[in-house]
Amino acid sequence: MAQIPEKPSLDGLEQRWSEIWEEQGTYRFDRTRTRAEIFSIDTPPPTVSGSLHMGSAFGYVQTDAIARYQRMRGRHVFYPMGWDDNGLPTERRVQNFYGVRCEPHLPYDPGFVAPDKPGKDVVSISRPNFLELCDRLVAEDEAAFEELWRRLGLSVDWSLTYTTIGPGARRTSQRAFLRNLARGEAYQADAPTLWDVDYRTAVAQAELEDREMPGAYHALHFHRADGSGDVIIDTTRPELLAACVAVVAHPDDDRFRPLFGTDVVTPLYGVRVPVVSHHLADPEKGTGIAMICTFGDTTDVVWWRELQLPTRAVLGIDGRFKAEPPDVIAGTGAIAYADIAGRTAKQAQKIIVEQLRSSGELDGDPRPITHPVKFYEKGERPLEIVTSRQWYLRNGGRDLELRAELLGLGKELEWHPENMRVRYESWLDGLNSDWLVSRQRYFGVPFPIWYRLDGEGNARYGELLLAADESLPVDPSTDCPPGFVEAQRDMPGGFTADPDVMDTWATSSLTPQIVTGWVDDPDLFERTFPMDLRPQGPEIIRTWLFDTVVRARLEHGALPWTDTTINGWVLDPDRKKMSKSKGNVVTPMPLVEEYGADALRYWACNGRPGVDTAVDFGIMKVGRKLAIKILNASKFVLGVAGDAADEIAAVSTPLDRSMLLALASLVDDATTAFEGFDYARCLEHTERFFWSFCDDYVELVKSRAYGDADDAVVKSAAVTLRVALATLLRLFAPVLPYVSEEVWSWWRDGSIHRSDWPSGRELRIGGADPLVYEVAADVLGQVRKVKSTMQVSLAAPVQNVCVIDTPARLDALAAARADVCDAGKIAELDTEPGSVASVRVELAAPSGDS
RNA sequence: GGGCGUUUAGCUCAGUCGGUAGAGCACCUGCCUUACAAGCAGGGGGUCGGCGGUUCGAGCCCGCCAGCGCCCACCA
Repeated sequence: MAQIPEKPSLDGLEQRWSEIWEEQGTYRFDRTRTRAEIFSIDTPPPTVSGSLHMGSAFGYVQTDAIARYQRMRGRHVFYPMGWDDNGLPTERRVQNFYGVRCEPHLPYDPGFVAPDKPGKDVVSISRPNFLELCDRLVAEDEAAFEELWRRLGLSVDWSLTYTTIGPGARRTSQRAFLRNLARGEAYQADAPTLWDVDYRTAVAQAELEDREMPGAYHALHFHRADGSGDVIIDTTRPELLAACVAVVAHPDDDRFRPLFGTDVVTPLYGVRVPVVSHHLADPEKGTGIAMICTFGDTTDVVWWRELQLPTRAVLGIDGRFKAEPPDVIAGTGAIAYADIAGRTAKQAQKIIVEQLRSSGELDGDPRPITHPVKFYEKGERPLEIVTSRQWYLRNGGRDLELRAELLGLGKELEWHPENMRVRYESWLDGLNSDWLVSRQRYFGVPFPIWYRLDGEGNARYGELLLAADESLPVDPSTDCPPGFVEAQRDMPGGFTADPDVMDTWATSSLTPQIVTGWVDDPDLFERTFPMDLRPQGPEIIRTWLFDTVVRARLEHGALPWTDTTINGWVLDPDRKKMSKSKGNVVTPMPLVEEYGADALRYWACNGRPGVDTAVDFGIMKVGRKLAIKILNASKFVLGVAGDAADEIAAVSTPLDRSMLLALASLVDDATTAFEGFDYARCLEHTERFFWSFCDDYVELVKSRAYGDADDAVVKSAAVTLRVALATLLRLFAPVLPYVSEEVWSWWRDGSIHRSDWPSGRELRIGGADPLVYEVAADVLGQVRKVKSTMQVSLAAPVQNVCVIDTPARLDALAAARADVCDAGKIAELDTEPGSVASVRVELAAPSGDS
């Protein structure tokens, strides 16, 4: 047994216990266990290139409390930690941190030294050099995250870390992709895709967000081909006029019905385009007739596809107008187009408006409006739609049968809180395309694919050259396809690498397979998959959660886990959403320094499951006070209760038994709460009980406990105090791992975090009466109230107390009579049966001297 | 436009069978009491967002409305 400190303190606990936990492998996973004995958690790999913020601490602490509970319940917790370093956020961070840009055509420079800080000019570097910088920076970021996680006491097995760009993740991603391809679940298509003109990459539906943007309706004069007049068409994007391939109205719209099947002529360019009908055309919008461009928005794509219209693309992948207009534009039209060639959409719009004004084909002035515009969630300019060759993965976006199955899996999954399921369902409901998984970026998992080149050096996209399974992971830009040699790269008759990398979610959606060893550890896989729990944030249900279900359905035909907990969002102290641009981001480490890890955890676990929670220093302060109280109360209990053995049979007095009965109810309630992943309820109820335990029970038995240890009633108090302390500490342990471990170490061997979760049954002793503790505490409270009102010390003696109450309560009081009198310094205690409960307190006369 | 959630004390929030409104913080008044003054005891403070309904009885169940937050959506 360790020494109980004279003056217990929280200082240094975190340092000391993290080291001991690490040394002793307290949270080490035992992989010899069977699936039924294991609780496996698919922890979110945090985006390491982002800053550490309170959100990074909030959800992870809640999950850790659940992990700790499961561990104490006897489950062998499989709790790995990953780092999401793959993808655009890292690329951006590297670009900004070093002031570099990746230029894939440049050769590798082995002597390249990265600048310490960005120079005046952006330095262009090769893809391999760029990737080296990515690797270097994420290593630093990962170290910072690990430090915070360890400090916060996350009970992960640090020997089981992974990164989403690491070899295991690359191998898993590539293998899964090749298997998707073999089963026809992955395919490539040359089709219009949403495109970010700054990052020059395709983006998926899941990465879109609408932003309310100013715009304007421009009323354009289209001319009837038969010369019978003009048709006015409203558009917010007049600059795309050159890409117009038709105009469209609703089939039932009588205003335009006569025009269907005829042609109109576009302003400025004089191009004849047909008037077509489609049910998506909204008679209420604009003038009721719209121009269809390839492509102004996603509705254009639908019209283009369903009405089989020609393609007249005008925007390049850089978001600028192409040098040459579509073929149908010639003569004066081509001259007009020359003014916008090479311009951005914004610049071109101004020019077009001037041109339309001069030609008299603009009806009135543009009318400003605000309207939702699609953006890449990390992007700065509106998305354009560009036709390009991309890889897709089937996700139910265009396959009703698969969609129904995914819906079924969503219903099968246990959601906590339950109502989060609707987000999954409404996302699935709104899916309108398969998952675009290729990105024209660099720091990601490459597709393990090459293409045959024909005699003229053109890629034959139908002739895929696939990497062999055992060769994974491969980088097709440096590795050769089976049967080829490097000299044949990009040579006629040879091969060329697929240049793209996978969407970061294409890797993240495989975290269950990555951590459980699907590719190269079948033994581990069998013991841990399907997993038990996916904890995550609400904002990535449509990406991470949904995609993971899709991949598991495609690969295993089953859910990847049985349960998911969706944590709430962290708001800043003023209850605003935290964001870097608002400058209101709070970082956790200084708060850990100030209040302690347990206090920060207390704050996080005070937030109800799934409920948005504001950063609240007051709550952290309360958590710190609680931790200190636990130290002090434990010091007292262990000091006064000596070395009493924990024989519950020695608990003999009615008050002790009554308190243990109440404690048993608490344990049952806490257990039920945790079984439902409700750490907050367990904490709240345990905390409430603990304070009353300190204020009432401890005060009631204090003087008895100081007595002769051989006396049966003294021993009863000692044993009860110890049993209750041991129970309460274990209920606190999932939330307050440091202080509970510290106190545990004063009198117990082994880690509290490896001890058994308490059971209510053991605390129920036959014949215990719940009223005894209740009435004793009530009477003591009444006595205190009088002393407080009279402004005398609580130590002041009381001459007489008369309690009037029901016979049952008076009986209960009688059973605790001695303790109540001792605690209240009461000389005489009288009782009187009565229907109206009251307590009369008569203080002893002052002794005269002070 | 559709949906989910939320609204309870000055603040942050509990309130799980429908049965006399709770906690912490803050504020006020006391108290050095042999674990803890980083403590303890006590006190004031609420038309439970609004309206209507069901019920002997509604913070809780039902309907409508409003504010706030979020999710989804093919708005030229």
